[in-house]
Amino acid sequence: MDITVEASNELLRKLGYRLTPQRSMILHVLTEANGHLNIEQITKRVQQRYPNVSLSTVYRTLELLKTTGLVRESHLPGQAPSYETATNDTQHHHLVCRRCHAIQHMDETLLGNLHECLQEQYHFHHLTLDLVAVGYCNVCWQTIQEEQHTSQDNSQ
Amino acid sequence: MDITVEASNELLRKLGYRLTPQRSMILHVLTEANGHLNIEQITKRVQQRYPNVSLSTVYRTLELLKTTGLVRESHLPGQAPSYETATNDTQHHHLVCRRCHAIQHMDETLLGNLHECLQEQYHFHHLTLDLVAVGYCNVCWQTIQEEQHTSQDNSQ
DNA sequence: GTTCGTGCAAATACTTTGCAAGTCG
DNA sequence: CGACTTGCAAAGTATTTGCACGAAC
Repeated sequence: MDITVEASNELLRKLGYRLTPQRSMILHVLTEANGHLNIEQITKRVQQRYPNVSLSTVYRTLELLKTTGLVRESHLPGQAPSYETATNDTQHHHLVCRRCHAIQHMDETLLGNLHECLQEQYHFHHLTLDLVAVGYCNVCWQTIQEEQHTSQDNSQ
Repeated sequence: MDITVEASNELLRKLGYRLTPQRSMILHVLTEANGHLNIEQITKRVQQRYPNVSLSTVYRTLELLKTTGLVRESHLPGQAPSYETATNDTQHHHLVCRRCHAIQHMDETLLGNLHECLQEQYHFHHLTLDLVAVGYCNVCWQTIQEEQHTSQDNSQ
């Protein structure tokens, strides 16, 4: 897995950015986590190795990594923005319950060849997709139905 | 179009929430805008009619409308979070350039029957989808290619 | 009349910035 | 060495909260 960190390091340099321990460490943490981490989590993990890496560096680095396409950012309802490496081939897309905020990953294959279609049709390059489906999970849905009945009963 | 505001008003009440002028006005503004508005824009428009509606009310109301599913929130890179009514049948999904932040709407039909698949497969109700595709637009892509050549030239 | 919602101001959280000192290439 | 990065502290934004008053049902 460190191969990808090194590849990323290379890419950073190619793009004319310097390779600093902080940047490399942040990439490492994200790669290792293999999932979404928020700013706070990233900072904590980085500081275990380099205790005085500052929050602003984490912000600045994530900004940089976002614009180079090395990391992606996602916003799930009820959650702080989170980050993961763009190369992670783990599941990215989520269903979130509007009410209890339960999160479920979704089957990537449902998207079909959307990715390729978009690249071709709109001439965008290095696309990464982020799909968030918000709705009521089954449990909350039942609860809501019941509450509605209750309030109707009360009003009669 | 006010039909939808009234329908929303009804729904709010059914769910046991009170119907206040502020809430109704915010729904009205969102319905009329027929597109994404951020908190600041919403507040300004609401205040044209009711000058002393407070920012906190706008925050609180949007929170409420989100959890009832009447409005959806989206986060585009480089933009403040924005809101629109969930019933708007306008285009929701976006391609964003990682570099210049240009935004392009995408053809909904590319998604196929994803919506239905998700509802069936995961038993979620009242789903709304929010897809963000981030990549480099053609213009920025060319620019980046050139920059890379330049830096390679320099290093030789 | 009660309960819920609002406005205001203050508190909190989040993110960005200026600048001197340090580091990468 | 020179340009780019960082850490720190401070500034700037954004969002949330407590509470007394007012409004909806």
